[in-house]
Amino acid sequence: MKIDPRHLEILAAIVDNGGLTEGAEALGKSQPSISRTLSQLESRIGAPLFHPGRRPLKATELGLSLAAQGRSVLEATRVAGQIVDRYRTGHTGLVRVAGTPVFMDGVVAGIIARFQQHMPDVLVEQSYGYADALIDRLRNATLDLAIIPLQQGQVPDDLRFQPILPGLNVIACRNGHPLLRRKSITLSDISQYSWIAPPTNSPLYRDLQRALAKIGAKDFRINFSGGSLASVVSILAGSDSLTVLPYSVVFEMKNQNQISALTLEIGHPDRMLGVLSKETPDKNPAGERFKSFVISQFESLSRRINQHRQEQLWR
Amino acid sequence: MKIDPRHLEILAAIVDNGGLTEGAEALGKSQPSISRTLSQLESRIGAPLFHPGRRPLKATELGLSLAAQGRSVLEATRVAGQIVDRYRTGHTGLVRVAGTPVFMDGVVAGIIARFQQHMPDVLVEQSYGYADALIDRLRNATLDLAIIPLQQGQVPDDLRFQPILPGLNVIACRNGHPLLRRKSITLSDISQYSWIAPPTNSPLYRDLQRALAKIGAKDFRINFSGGSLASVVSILAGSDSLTVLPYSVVFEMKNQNQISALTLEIGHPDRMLGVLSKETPDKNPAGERFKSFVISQFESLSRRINQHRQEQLWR
DNA sequence: CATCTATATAACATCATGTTATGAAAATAG
DNA sequence: CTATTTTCATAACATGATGTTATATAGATG
Repeated sequence: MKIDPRHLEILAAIVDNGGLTEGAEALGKSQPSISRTLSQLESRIGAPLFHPGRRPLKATELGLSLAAQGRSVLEATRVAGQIVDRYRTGHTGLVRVAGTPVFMDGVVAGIIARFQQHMPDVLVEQSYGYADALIDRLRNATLDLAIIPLQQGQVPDDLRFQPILPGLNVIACRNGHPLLRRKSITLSDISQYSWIAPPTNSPLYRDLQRALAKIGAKDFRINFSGGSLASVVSILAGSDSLTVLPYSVVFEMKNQNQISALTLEIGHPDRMLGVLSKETPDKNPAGERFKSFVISQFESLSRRINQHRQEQLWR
Repeated sequence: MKIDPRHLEILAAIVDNGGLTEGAEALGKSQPSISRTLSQLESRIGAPLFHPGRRPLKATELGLSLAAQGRSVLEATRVAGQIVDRYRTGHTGLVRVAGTPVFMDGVVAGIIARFQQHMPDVLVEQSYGYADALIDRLRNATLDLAIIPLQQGQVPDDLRFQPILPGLNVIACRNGHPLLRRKSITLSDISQYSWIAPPTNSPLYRDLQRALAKIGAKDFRINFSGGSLASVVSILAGSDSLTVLPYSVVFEMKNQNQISALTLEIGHPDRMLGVLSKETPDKNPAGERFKSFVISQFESLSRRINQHRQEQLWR
C-alpha cells in the first residue's frame, strides 16, 4: 500500500508534539487540516492510529511505527530544505572562473584560497583563457566569471565589466638583481640582460613589446618564452633575466622575497583589469557570492598597492 | 525552504531510473505529470536539477543531493506501506483474548504458543474472566475474543458464538491414583477422598456440585479451593485428592504424566466451549487471523479427543 | 538528413489541501 | 456535580496541485 509521505510527516508531528493542535502549530498549518488528514489516513489504512476517545492523545502501536517513518521523512525534507537554502545563499554550488594565466596564478588563486576558507562547500572550477574565448564561454553559459584585462570600448553590450585595477605593468627581476641598486636606470643598463617572454598570443607579450619600444630598446634577447607564472618566477629568481609582469602580481609575490619590480616607468596599457560577467546573470548564487568576494578582495589589494606606492614616493 | 517530500520521491525516481519516462513508469504515473512536477520543482528552487539539453539526463550536483533525500523518503514510505500491509494481513497487531482461567491455562496457552511461532509480531494480550464480564468487554471493544463455555441460549444477539467442544467434564486424579486400578467405581470408593474445588464463582465449581449431586455424593470434603490450574495440578499430583476438570484440559496434559481422568460418567453440563466475538467485528486483521487459528486448533484437538475416546472404547 | 525516441507543452477534470466558523466531547476547576 | 476550558471533529467553500490524454519539439542515431 502506497502511503503519502506528507501524511507520515503529519502523523509524526502529531505524535511528537503531543496532539493535533500542537502538531498543526509545528507544521504551520491549521488544526482542522491536520485533523482531517489524520482521519483520512486512518480510514484508508482501516485502523485507528490513536486510541479513540482518550485525551491526551495516545498513539497505537501501528501509529507509532508509522510515525517513526514520518520522522524519517521529516528529516529528509528538512535536510533537503537546508541543501536548497545553502545553494540559494551561495554557500554551496559551482563557480566556473577563468582569466589570463598570469593573473589567475598570481592573484586570483590566492583570492580563491581565501574564499574557500569561508565557503568550503563551493566548488571552484578554474580555467585559463583570453578575452575572446572567455566572452564566448560567458555567452554560452559554460563560465560564470572572467577576470581579464580589457579596454572599456571592448566590452560587449550583453556583458558587464567591473574594472578593478589599472593595467599597470612593471619590469620584474630577481631580488638582489644588480639593477635594483642603481639610483637611475638607463637603456644601456637594461640592454645587457636578456628577457623572459610570455606566450606570444598573450596580452602581456604585447605589453612587453610596447614597454620595450617605449624605453627605446629595439634589440633585445629572449632566453625563455611560454611557461606559466611559476616557471617564469623560478627562472627569474635563478637568473638575472628580466620580464614584464602586472604590478599586482609582483606585489602579491613580494612576501616570498623572490622577485622585485624595477622603478622604471614603462607606460601602462590602456586597459583595466576587471571582472567580466553576464549583464543578466544566470541565477547562480554561489557565483554571485564569489564575484562580490573577488571584487572586494581586489579593492583591498588596490588599496594596499596604492598605500605601498605612496610610501615609496615618500622615500 | 520547505520542500514537498513527494517531489523528492519523484526526483529520486528520475535519477535512479535514468530518465523521466522510466521514472514515471517506476512510480506508476504518466510521463507528463513527472515532467511538470520536475519543472515546477526546478523553478521553485531556482536552479536546474538536471543539466539542460543533455540526453541522457544528467543530474546536477544539487539534483543529486536532493535525490539522495528523495531516496530516503522513498524508503520511509516503502517501509510504512509494508507496516500497513503486515497489519492488514494480520501479521502484525494486537489481539486481546480472554477466557475462563482453567481453559486459558490448560488449552489456550498452548494454542497461543503455536500461533506465535507463525506470527511472531502479533502481540497477544491474555486475561481471565467469566461470561458476563467478557461480554461487556467485547461490547466496549476492550477485548477481541473470548473463549468460554456457554449455553446456546445465552448468546446475545450482537455477539457471535462459534462452539467447538462439548462441555465435557471429568473427575481428575493423580497418575497412579488407587481409584484408577478399579474396574468399576462406587460412591463409597470416591467418598473417602477429599476434593479440590475451583473458585466458587466459576462455572467449574457449579459443575463440580452438579457432578457430585449426580453421583449421589451429598457430603464431601474440600481440602483446597481457589488457585490457578498450575496449583491445582500440583496439589492433585501430590495427593490423592480429586477434582473436576474439563476433559480437554486433562487430555492436553496427559503427556506430562501427572494427572488422569476417572472413567466415571458425571454428566455433561448443557454447554459448549466456544469462541465468542462481535457479530460485526471491529476491523482487526490480527484478531481475525488469531480467531481462525484458535478455531482450527480446537477442531484438531476435538478430532484427537474423539479418536482417543474411540480407542478407549475398543479396549 | 531522416527517423526515432524522449521530453515538453496544452487543455482539462478532479481531488486533496488549505482556510474560517462552529459544534461536540473530554479534561479540569470550583 | 456542574461550569469552564481545552482539544478535537465537522461543515462549507476556494484554490492549487496532480492526474489524465493528445500533441509538439528537440536530442540522438543511423
